[in-house]
Amino acid sequence: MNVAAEIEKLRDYCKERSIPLTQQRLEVYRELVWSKDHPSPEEIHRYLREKYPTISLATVYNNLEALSKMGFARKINPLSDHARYDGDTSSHNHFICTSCKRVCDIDSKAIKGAVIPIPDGFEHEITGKYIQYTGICNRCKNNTQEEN
Amino acid sequence: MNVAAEIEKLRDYCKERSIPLTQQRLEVYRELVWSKDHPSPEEIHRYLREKYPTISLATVYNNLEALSKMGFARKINPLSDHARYDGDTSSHNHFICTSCKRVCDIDSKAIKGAVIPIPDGFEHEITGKYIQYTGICNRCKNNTQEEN
DNA sequence: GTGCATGCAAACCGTTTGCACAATA
DNA sequence: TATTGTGCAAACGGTTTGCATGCAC
Repeated sequence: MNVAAEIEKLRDYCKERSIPLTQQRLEVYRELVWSKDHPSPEEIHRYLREKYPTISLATVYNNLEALSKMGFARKINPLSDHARYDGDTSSHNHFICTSCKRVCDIDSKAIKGAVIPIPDGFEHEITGKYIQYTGICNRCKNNTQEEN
Repeated sequence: MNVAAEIEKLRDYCKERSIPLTQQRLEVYRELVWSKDHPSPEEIHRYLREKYPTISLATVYNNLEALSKMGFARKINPLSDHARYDGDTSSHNHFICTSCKRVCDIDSKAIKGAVIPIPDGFEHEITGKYIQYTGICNRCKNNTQEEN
């Protein structure tokens, strides 16, 4: 990804909507785009501290959240707050509600002709694979509608 | 899943290998198989406390880890310890090393003909989907071999 | 009896919160 | 100037650890 171009997109996005764009938010985004290794908030904070010694960890968290809401970042692991276990070790896929973190099994039979391919010539040893679906479950959707 | 049958499998597995099978481990497993909603360690602990008031949360953690190693449980979210963000919001898949938690992008082009299907008549609204591969990265594999 | 599991409590560490101050449009 | 973001520090909560005791083989 072209870092400068991505940053311009963010600038334009904020300008169009009159959303304030602070130096810190910009730098969090720059670090996120530049580093291709899917960093954690703490890692981003550690890197940024070298250039901006006063930047706060809370600011990094805030901005990652804000960037995600604007569609400029994505949280890879919606279930990052709790470990979750499954007693069914057979192959099946999961749906995760990004609001309440509910996990539902998706029976493979419901996915017509789903054959998950293994990437060609991938450098690391793959031992597991599954499709992770995310979205909003019915309960959360109804609750949101009631609020509005 | 047939709870009783699964428990017998665990019993047999331990007996064959002369692995002690404690009451607590059995109950953790029973709870895990019985509850189909992918519980967190805390939830399992909360349920078990009703029947076994002295059971410790640490024991639940230990046993979930032990059951996973024996292949009787699976941790759904290998990245449960840290949040992880991606600056690339375009559609692409991930490989996660279960040892060092490293995340690598997998270019969709490397996955021949990968079309991720949407399940038929699924009850919740799906907004995202991707394939999550797990395994051991080269670095971790080499380290493990050196240890042996 | 031996070795591993358990229970308890404290420590650990990633994340969130509250509030006074600063920066942005 | 009005509004939103920032930095700091304390609180929070899930997870891990250390150690004496207990249990399964």
